[in-house]
Amino acid sequence: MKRPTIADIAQRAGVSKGAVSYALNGQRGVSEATRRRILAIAEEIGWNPHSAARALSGAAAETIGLALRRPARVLGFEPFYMELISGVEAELSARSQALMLQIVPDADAEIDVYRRWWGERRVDGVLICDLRVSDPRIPVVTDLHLPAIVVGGPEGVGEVPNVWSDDATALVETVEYLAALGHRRIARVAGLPDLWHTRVRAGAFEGACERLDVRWSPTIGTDYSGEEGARATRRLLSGETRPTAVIYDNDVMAVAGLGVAQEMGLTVPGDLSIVAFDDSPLCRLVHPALTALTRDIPAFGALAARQLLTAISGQPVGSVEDTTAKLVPRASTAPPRALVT
Amino acid sequence: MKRPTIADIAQRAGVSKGAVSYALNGQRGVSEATRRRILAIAEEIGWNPHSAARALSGAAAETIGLALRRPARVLGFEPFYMELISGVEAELSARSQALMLQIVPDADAEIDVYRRWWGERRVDGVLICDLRVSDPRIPVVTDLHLPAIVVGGPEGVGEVPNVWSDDATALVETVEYLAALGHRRIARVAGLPDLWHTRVRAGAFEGACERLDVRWSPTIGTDYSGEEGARATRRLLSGETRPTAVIYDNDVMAVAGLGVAQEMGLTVPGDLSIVAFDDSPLCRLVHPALTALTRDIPAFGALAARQLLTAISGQPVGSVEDTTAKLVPRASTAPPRALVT
DNA sequence: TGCGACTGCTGAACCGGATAAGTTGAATCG
DNA sequence: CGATTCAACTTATCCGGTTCAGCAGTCGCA
Repeated sequence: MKRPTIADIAQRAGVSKGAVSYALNGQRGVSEATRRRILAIAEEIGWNPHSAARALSGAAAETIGLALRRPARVLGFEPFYMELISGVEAELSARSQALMLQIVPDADAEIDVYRRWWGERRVDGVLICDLRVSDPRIPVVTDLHLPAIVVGGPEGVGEVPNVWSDDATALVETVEYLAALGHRRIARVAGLPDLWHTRVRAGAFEGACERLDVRWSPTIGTDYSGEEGARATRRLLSGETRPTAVIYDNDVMAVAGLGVAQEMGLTVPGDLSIVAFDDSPLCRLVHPALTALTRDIPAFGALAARQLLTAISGQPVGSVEDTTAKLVPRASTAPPRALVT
Repeated sequence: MKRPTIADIAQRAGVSKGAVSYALNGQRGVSEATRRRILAIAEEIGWNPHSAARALSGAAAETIGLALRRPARVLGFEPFYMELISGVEAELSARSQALMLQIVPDADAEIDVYRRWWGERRVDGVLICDLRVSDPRIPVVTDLHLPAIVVGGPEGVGEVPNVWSDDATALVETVEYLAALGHRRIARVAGLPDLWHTRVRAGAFEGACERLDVRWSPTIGTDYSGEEGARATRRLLSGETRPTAVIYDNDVMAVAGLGVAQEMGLTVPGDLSIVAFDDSPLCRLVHPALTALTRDIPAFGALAARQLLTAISGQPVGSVEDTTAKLVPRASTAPPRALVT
C-alpha cells in the first residue's frame, strides 16, 4: 500500500539501490538487460521518483515561481495575466517544469515570497512582472542569487535580464496614425505611474505629440481598472477642451471609456476615436470594435519562461526584445468630425 | 556563501542537530534559554528550512495542485478562473500553503499531471474543476488516494466531496423573472454539454419553461468562447421564430450575443432581453449593462481551498453548498415589445 | 539515602534518492 | 599465462532535516 521506492525495485530485481538508480537515470553502469528489467519493474509497481529526495541530493526543484501583485478584482478581469500564464505554462510543461503561483498584496509580501521560495528551495527561479522604477525586488533577487527574468520593462534595466517589447515605437506609431487622421487633441489614459512601461510610454507619447504638433495631449494616471478608466474618460470629456481621440493603456479601460462616451451621447468614432493598448477578444466584442495595439501575449510569456530556464541552467542570458505591438485599426478610429488645429 | 543548515546552527550554538530541530519546531526537549539562543542564531545567519529535507522526513508538501483544462484563448479571457484562483490563493497564503498550477490540453494530460504530482509528492491534494458526466478523473484520484475536492458539479457526485452551488434554483429564478416580464420565447446558449453543471442547468431550464408555459425554449451548446456565443446568437436571431430573451451560460458569450443583436439591428432590451450567468465587470462595461446571475467567485474558491485543506489534514469532509447565484437585473432585460403567447 | 521521575540534551537512524569509490569477473593483450 | 582493462555491479556516504532511544544530572519524596 505504501508508495514504492527504489529500494523496493532493487529487492524485486535482486540488485542494489545504486544499480536501480543508474538504470532509471539512463546512466552507464548497468547492462541493457538489467536496465530493461528494472524499468519494467518500476513501471509495474507504479514507481515515481520522490521529488523531495531528488531535490535533497542537489537536484533542482524543477519549478519556477510567479508572484502577481494586483488586487483580485483587477486580476480576474484583465486577460493579460492569464494569457501570460498560459504562455509560460506551454513552455514549462513541454520541459516538465512546474509553475508555482502566488498572488500577493504588496511589494514586501512579494519579496518575502521570493525569500521563502528560494530559502526553502521550492523554486529554481522567478519571473518578475510589472517592473517599477527603482524596483526593490531587483536588489533582493540579485542579493539572493535567485535566477530571475523581468517580464516587461524598458530595454536592459539593471542587473536582471528582461524580456521587453518596444512600447515606445508602438505608441509613436499610434500617435502618428491618429495625427494623420487629423487628430490634434489626443489624450492618454495611462496605467500605474510608477511602472516602468508607463514611464516609457509617457515619454514616447510626449515626444511624438510634440513632433507632430499635437498641441493638447493630457495624460491621466489610473490603476488599470475599468472603474478608473471610466472616471478618467468622464473627466476628459467633461472638460472645456475635449480630446478627439483617447489612447488607453489597456483594453479594459478602453472598453469602459467607450461606454462612458456612449453614455454621454458621443458617437465613436465620429466624436471620439479610441485606441486600446493590448488586444483581447474584448476589443472585438464591443461595438464599435476597438482599434488596438496587438501583441501575442502567450508567446511573450513563453519567451520569458525560456529565458528563465536558460538562466537557471547557468548559461548567461541577456535581455531580449519581443515583437513590437502592432496597430490593428478597427471601427473605433476615424478622422475627427470637425478638424481642429 | 552556501546556504546555512541546522548543522551550522548546531555548531554555532554548541548543541546537537537534534536540539536545534526541537528548538526550531517548538518541541519540548530544550530549555527556554537554549531555544532563544538557537532562534537568534537562525535568524542571524538567515536560515530557512529546506522544504525537500522536510518533505523527505514525511512532512507534507504544503502545496496544492490545480490543473486547468481550457484552451489558452478561452482561459485568458474568462474572468472566472482568475477570480477562482485569487480566492484559492487568499485562503492558501493565509496558511502559507503554495499553489501549483498547470494548464493542460486534455483529460489524459490532466490525469498524468495528477499522477506525477502525487507520485513525486509535489502536492498534498488537488482541486478538480469542470466536472464532467462520468468524469475519468474521479476514479483516478480515488484510486491514488489523492485528496481532492471537486469545484462545482451537482450536489454530492460520487466519492469525491465537492463544493457546489445551486445553479438550478438560480436558473429557475431567472426563467420565472423573464416569464413574469412576459417572455414566452426564451433561448439558452449553454456551455460544454458534457459538463455536469451544464446538464444541471439544462434540466432546470426545461423544467421551469414547461411549468411556466414557455412554449419555445431551444438550447444551443457551445464551448464558452465569445465566438461560439456570437454564432449561436446569430443562429437564434436568424431563425423564423425568434427568441425574445436569451440566457447565456457565461458573461463572455452574453457580451458577444449583445454585439450580434446590435449588429443585426435589434435593440436590447426592446427586441431582445439578455441574461448572463456569471457576472464580471464585463457585464457592467457594455451598453446596455447586462442583467446577470452574480456569485462571489473568490469566496467560492476560498471555500474549496478550505475544504481541501481539511481533507488533507485527514478529517472527513462532505460536500458543501456555496451561496446561490443571485439575479441582478440591469438594463438588458425588459418586457418584450410585442407580447406573444 | 536511595529510588523514580523528569528535564535537557546527545547520538544515531531514517526518509528516498544520487553518486563516488570499491569490488568482482570476464575479456583483451603482449 | 599473467597483467591490464573494462563492464557491471555493490557498498557507503551524502543531502538536511525529523525523531527515537538513551543518558547524565537534578529534583522530589519516602
